[in-house]
This record gives sequence, C-alpha cells and structure tokens, in this order.
Amino acid sequence: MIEVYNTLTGSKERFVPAEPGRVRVYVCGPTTYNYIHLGNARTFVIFDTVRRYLEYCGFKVVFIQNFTDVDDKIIKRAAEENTTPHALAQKYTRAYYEDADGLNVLRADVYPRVSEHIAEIIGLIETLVAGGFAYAAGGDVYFSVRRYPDYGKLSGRSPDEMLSGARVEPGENKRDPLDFALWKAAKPGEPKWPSPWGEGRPGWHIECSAMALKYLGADFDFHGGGADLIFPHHENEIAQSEAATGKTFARYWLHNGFITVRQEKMSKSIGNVFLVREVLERYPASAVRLFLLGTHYRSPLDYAPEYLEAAVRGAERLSNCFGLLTEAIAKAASGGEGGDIFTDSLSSLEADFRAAMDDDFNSARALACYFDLVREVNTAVHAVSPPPKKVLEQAMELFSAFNRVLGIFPEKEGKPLIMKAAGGDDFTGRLLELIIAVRQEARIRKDWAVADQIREGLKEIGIVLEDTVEGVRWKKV
RNA sequence: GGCGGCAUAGCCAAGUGGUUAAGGCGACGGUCUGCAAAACCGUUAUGCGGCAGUUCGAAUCUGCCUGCCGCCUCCA
Repeated sequence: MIEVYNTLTGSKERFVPAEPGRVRVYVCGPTTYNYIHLGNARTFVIFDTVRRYLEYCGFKVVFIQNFTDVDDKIIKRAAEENTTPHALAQKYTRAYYEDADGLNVLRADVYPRVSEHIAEIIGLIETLVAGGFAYAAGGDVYFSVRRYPDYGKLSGRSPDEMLSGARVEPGENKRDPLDFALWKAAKPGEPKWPSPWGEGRPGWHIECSAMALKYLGADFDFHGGGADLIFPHHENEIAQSEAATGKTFARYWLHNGFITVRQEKMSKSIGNVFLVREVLERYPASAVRLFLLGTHYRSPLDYAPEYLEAAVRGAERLSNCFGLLTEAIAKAASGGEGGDIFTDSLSSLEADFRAAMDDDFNSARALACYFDLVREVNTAVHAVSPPPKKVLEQAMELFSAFNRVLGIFPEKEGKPLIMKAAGGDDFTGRLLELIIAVRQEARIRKDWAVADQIREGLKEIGIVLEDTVEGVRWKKV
C-alpha cells in the first residue's frame, strides 16, 4: 500500500488510482529559457523515481511533462541573446533532453508545448468566460478569483489574506488585484496568436491546465512540481481547471523541497545556480542521483561539492558490488544446494525496500536497503562456500530491481550498465591483458618495483588493478 | 506581518511513542595482500537545539525559548 503526502490535505494518504492499474501523472516541466540547474534536476529525478516505482509496482503509468516555451522570461532572454523566442526555446528544449538523459531520467510519454496547444488554451479560456469565471478587458483576459469559492485550498490561505501581497502592475486591466491573466494582449515584437480577444498569448498558468486536461483528462492522479509552484501556479491551475470542468483537477499534489547552497535557496534570481551540465562534467550521473535521492524529496537539500564527492564513493561501492556479483555468477557451477539463509535475507530486503518506497517515496530509506543488499552480497560471494548460482542470480535480480527503481545506473536489458572489465576482444582489452601478463611475471620474480610502477601508471590513466588470489581484476574508473 | 518547514555522530541523512537510534561518506584498529586495492569484522550519538510538561515509557506528543530556511512577487 502506497501512502503519499498530499499538499492539498497536508497529510499522508493512502494512494488509490482513479482507474485500477493505471496512474496518470503530470509534472510541471521547464520553462525553456536557460539550461536546467540542479534544483530543476531534483524535481525531474524525484518524479522520475516516483514513476519508476509505480511501474515497479505494476502500474501502467501515463507520464506527461510539459515545456513552457511561451513566456515572459523567454521573450526577455531572446532579446538579450539577439535571437527569436522560438529559436531560444528550441535550443533549451534540446538542452533539456541532453541533461535529463544524462541524469538517466526516463522519457515522458508526451512533452506538450504551449506553442502547439494555443487552440486548446483558447478553448479553455472561452469556457471560463462563458461560465462567468473570466472576463476580457482591453485585449487581456483575467480569471476572476472571487468567483471561485475554493481559491486558496492548495496553498492554505484565503483570498483576503492574500490581498496585501497582490498588486496591479501598470498596464494591467484587472478588476481585482487578486485576478490573474489567462490571456495577454500582444505587445509589439512579441509572439502572438489570433484569438477572440485579439492577438495575444497565453498567461503563465493556463497552459498546464489545458495540456493536462487534454492528455490526462480531469481527475488525474498525481500533479507534481517544486514547492515554489504551490502558489500561485498550482493554486491557479486548480482554480481554472475546476471552474471550467466542474470536476476535480488532480487528486494528489506532490511537491519537492528546494536545493540550497550554503543554506540559501538555489535560484536564478540569487545567482547561485549550478547547471546540470556543469555538474555532470565533474561527477558521474550515478553519484548525482545518489546525492539527490539520499534525502527525502520534501526536505531541503543542501548542495556542496564535498557531498557529491561522498556520493561518488557510494556509487563506487554499488558498482564494485555489481562487478563482484557478476564475477561470482560467471564462476559458479550450475546446480548446487543451500543458500537458504541468503535467499531469506533477499526477500526481507525487498520487503523493506518496498515498505520504504511505499512510505511517501522514501528514497533515502530505500537506498539504505540497497546498501544493505550490497553488504549481504559482498559477504556471500567471499564466503568459503558461496551460495549456488541460482541464488546469486536472484541477488542480481534484486540488485537490478533496486537500480531500476532508483535509476542510479543506466540499464541494458534490465540490468545495470556499469563499466567493467572488457572481454579482451577489443584492442584496448588485449593490450591490457598483455600488460597485466608482463606485470604478473614481474610479480612472480618478486620484482615489486616494476609491478608497482605498472599498477601506478595504469591508475593514472584510469585503470585500476586489484590483485586477488584468483588473478588480477581490472576496471575503469 | 500572514502561512509553512527544519534543528539527529566529524560530515550527509533515515527514524514521528516501546528490544542495543537505519544507511552513506570520513577516521581509527583488525583480517586478507609482497605492498596496495576491493571486501569483511570491530570502534566512532547513554544520546537526538534548549527548558518545562504529558506518559509506565519520547528523538518521536504538548507548551515555551533559541537558531536556520522557504512561500506570500519570476523561480523546480
């Protein structure tokens, strides 16, 4: 049984999908005006992990994540970069895919873009106008907050409390300071589309409503995003969508905490951002994911390079275990008896892992189970009489399953894809075998100076040698 | 000002009423090794920001205090 913390109710609730066996998820994607930073990445990795776990549990997941490619920030940035908003959005959309792929984030089923859903947006606004929830004024269209009684139910505040912060910007035609724009009249040089209210473009919040309703329908299961979207973005989405459809918009609202840098929020306006591509140049994706999933998604996560260094070592521990297990399976004779105790601990680890993820996607706890598995496996493969092949393969299945959920390492054919010793059929591999053979001869002669020189030399070019009683093991780092 | 969150070992971080407070990184000692590496074993929080209180029993609940942060305006 999965329990999730729902921002809407402020409590953990049992998760029951609207349709049995099928889960519909919408996550607010990037506004494509810049490369994504680690804070953005946290959201995408978190919801990727949620999706992976739901699939692990046997649900068919429909996962939608939008690109906001029509927006004030894009227009502004395009002007600065001396390009068009469209070209700018294209550039950063491509960059998003590179970064997200680099983080081993699975692809969404659909990535709807605002610029391709203008008709749906206009349709939704027309419904709101017809229903008396919105009004046109001077080429703009505004949502009338006071007409929607439930306004504030997500962020937990009443319209009267919000009045103090609300303002009418110069040039706006709001009747009430709380109202927000659904449609903005075009200004010279800005992207624009024809509409019943004249040429213009959508406001910020309406696109997510229009696209979520188009691809998922009303009453879908999960809507996610960063905690800073609770207000006003998600509050407004609920108001628009529920006013227009008369139905529940999303059933469970999930919000992840921020990444901070020296306890301060990482944000573009503060200027303390670390871009995903910069981080991935220095650290493997496995370490970045380990870092991001090592803290519960709703807690703040402080970033510092040394935390990533620690995660690099943790990821190495995982990959070393994978290598040892692969080796042990290859060496084990088929058949054989025993290993019952090991099998028992495997099933108890799986149960613990599921319990952790069932508890509001507690990836930190799940990770502890992953490391417990590593210790069990390492001990077992080094035992005087290791478990039989069949049992080792069960351990590998569990290792792969944990990896599949957490996405630490990329997968190939259901197994983690971890760089390890090549077979010796490629040139580098054969060369390495030769060097290792020469070193072994030196070792037999007890010529430790030569042996150590070779080992150190290889280490400098990224090849680590490990002498074991059964021969030499090498791996790339 | 309004609303919300956080404070657990050297560092990161689970744990939200009940056996010896997960896990990772680091450090130290040991086993193995020619030496390493990897791996394993052991040690590293009689205590969970402080003070009261509730309870047979609290890191976990209540109150107060202290410190930090976020949202209320673009932001994942």
